[in-house]
Amino acid sequence: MTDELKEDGYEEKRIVPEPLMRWTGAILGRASQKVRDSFENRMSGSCLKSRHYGALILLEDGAKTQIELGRLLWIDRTTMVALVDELEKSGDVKRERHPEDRRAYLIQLTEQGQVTLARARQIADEVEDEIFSALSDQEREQLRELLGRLI
Amino acid sequence: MTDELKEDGYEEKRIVPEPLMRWTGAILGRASQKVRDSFENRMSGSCLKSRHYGALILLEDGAKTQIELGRLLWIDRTTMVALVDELEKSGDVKRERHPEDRRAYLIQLTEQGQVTLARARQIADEVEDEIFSALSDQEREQLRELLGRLI
DNA sequence: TATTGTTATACTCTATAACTATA
DNA sequence: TATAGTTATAGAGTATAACAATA
Repeated sequence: MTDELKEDGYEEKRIVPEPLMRWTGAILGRASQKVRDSFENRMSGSCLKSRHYGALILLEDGAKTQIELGRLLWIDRTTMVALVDELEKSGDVKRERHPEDRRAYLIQLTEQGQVTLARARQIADEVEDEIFSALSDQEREQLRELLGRLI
Repeated sequence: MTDELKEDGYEEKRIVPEPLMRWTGAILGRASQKVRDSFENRMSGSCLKSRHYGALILLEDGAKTQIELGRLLWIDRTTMVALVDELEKSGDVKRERHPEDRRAYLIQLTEQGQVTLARARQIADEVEDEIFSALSDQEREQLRELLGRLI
């Protein structure tokens, strides 16, 4: 039940029943789930999940150790290993030794990774515009502001 | 890395780095994750996870089959089995044969389930007030309205 | 033929514990 | 002693396939 399209193509309506609408956390969770599902559905062609995409965005800012990356992505260091493995395998990222700390790696975006990121960002922007088309630009900005204060 | 409190009690700051703030889906996902974590953290005393709580809320409205319940909770029917098993084991719910469809069960809230629900709702309301204390009542209502349009 | 509930199974995501090599 | 990265492992959560009983 990960998305609206079932195997035979009929559209499964995902509603939030009225008794749950009084529970703000439930609305938030369901909106988040729907947005994430739509996003990953449309990004599936590029083999990137949202976590990979997030990592690429952060690395564009400059090379980072796995621990730093994990802290920014809310991902445990043991989980980061596989994530970086995958990005390295696809050639979007490379591990380099940290010049000042021989325990650590610096994860760097490769040239190919920059291309992947640019392409992914284009798709992601399209998807976001689609998902948030129910809101005006002003409302979307308002939503971001309100959510930002919850974190 | 499920919550802000680490084993030794120091508080892990969960921030959203600026490059990710431009990605609305990321903000939404992180807000949702934080709210869910806080909620389940505080509800852990009552042994209810958010899905159980959601089920009890829906059953207050009247008995439902597992399929109906699953459709309202966005939970697959194979996953519903264990969820109902747990609620039945704790005595909050009972399976009764559907009078008009001998394939189906009707899941009913027991008297004890009503007590559990009332107690859980009290805690949940407190938790929500705490979580959303960064927003005024009006802003919180606005957030619900905006999120509702995304679903 | 289709649907409800069920089981077995597998896959993803994530965290804990323990290790190594450094600091 | 503490930290970065790693592995093994185990626990959630969820989905697919197949089945029995019933519609």
